[in-house]
Amino acid sequence: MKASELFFPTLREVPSEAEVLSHQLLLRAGFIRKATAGVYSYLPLANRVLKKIMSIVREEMDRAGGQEVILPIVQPAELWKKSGRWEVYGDEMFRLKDRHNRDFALGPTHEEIITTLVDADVHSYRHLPLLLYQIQNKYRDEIRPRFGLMRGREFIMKDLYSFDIDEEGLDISYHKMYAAYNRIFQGLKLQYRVVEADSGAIGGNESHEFMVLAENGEAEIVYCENCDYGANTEKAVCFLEESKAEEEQLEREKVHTPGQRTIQDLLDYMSIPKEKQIKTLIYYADEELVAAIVRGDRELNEIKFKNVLGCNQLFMADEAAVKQLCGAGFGSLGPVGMPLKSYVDLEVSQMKNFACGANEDDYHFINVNLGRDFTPAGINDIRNAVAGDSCPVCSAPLYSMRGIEVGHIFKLGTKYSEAMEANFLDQKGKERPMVMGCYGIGISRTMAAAVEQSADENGIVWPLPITPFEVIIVPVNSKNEEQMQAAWSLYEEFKQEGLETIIDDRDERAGVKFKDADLIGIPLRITIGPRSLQEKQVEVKKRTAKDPELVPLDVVSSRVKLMLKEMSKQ
RNA sequence: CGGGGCGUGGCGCAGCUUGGUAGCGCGUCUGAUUUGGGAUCAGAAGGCCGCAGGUUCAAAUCCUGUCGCCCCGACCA
Repeated sequence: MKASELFFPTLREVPSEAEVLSHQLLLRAGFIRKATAGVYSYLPLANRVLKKIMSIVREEMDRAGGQEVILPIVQPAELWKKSGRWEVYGDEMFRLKDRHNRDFALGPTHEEIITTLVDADVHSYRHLPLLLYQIQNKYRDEIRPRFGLMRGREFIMKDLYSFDIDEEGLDISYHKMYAAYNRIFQGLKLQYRVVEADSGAIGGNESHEFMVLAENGEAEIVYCENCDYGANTEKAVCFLEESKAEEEQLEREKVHTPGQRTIQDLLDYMSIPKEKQIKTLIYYADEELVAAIVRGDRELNEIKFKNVLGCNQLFMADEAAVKQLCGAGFGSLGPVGMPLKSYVDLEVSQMKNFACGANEDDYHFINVNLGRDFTPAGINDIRNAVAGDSCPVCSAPLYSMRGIEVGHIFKLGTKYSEAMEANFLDQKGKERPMVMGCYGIGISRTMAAAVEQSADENGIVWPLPITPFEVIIVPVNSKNEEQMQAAWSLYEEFKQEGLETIIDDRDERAGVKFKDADLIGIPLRITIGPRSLQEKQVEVKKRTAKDPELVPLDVVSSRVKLMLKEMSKQ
């Protein structure tokens, strides 16, 4: 490809709209342009990267027995009403009407469509298992699209759906996908971790997320270095260790704490450490007000709490309502004498002589003890895990890190097959619902994640498997015939050898070409300049290397091929 | 949805307080001189100042409304 003909509008300055590294670089290097919030055009370089990601994904999906299809983006409301998700999905679904005023949605996901499709034409155990997948745009009207491709409203996704005759079959399909996903992310040369994901909503089913490690990741994960355990922070099980030294229960006291509202205030005012405080959070669980109690320095995990309560809606109560019911505003709340059902975090059940609000403005209790001073409605794991917690598998201390969720695999069971009546006849002629799984990879997000993980101050550093081009040839002076001749003949040679090559034939100064080559992240750069050329040599430089190496003209292509081969092994 | 910020040539910004009809840097085009890490000089093109209404002799600037974009998201009890 000639750089003079390639559409890659690079920018010198960071567009003001981009805050995050991958967003900035993809814009600056001319990979993407925004159409509207969360919706992007992919320019030629991005297209090449996406195609490579897709082809790696395809290869593994096919190898695992998947068959590619293309499902409709425009989906009739009836299907969604049948599954019950027309209402449940809420504002996140793009909805539209046709000329007859019939309701449609732009597909945010494809369980309804594919289950209906399979139901219509698969009726026998003989035709199962069946693994169907597609790669295409998904539409989700996110509350807050952000970070460029990281969370878009239109994005490219690979989604595969498995249909099996029973749970054992699903296990097999699931593990095939699990293995395929590992091969994919290894093949993409990304640093990632597999973590356990929430299984609460559907109940007892397995689910894993594939997280690319990156500072700008939206999710926090905890993981164990001693064993394989890893989990999304909000999903990680908090493991309760045996309580240590028994502490004697002290007399409860009420203390005047004027103006002290926060945990930190109390610490400053009365030197009560956070580990000796609890906080009381009041929530609406559907209609009912309930209290959640966690250690002062912990975060309540709303997902866990919701699962414990088994309610549909959970949101924080407003201060006015709380004051009316409990007699005190935020900051002076506590479980002692609380007129609401209170749910205590596991960890709190081991605390002794702690401090909490007295349900009277500007008063706190100290030396409060569970059981003696109040009785909770439940004791459960309802806080977020943090680094330093014990691994629930092997008890080693957990570490934490941020990650970008690029893949998610899920055992669905019969949720959709029952709703959509996707049944089959088993060996005994009995009708049973198919057992399903779904498996997604964010293709466009993966591209952003790769940039997030692999870039320096000069620009993107593409991992070899997904680089838009492998080599860029830079003649230092495009007006110099000798250089250009050498450049063109190398270019032709590389093309013959099947190397993906850009030749920077633009009439620009060397500096501009170097800057652009670095910015767009091509792994190898060949520089053809007057000095080395005199000795029939060119410079070959890795994007990541500081200095080039000199290579004689007649062996450049073999040297380049060797270098690429070595790089692909790293 | 709530909070904050921003909309001025392709990009980054100034001007707005104190109204007088738009400016800087980069980019683009032409020519010349240059050519190893974002050249120099000379010339040029390009802007309904997001949109709509209002105030005024006069609005980028003041007022009202509206649309769009970006960031943050109870972390405190």
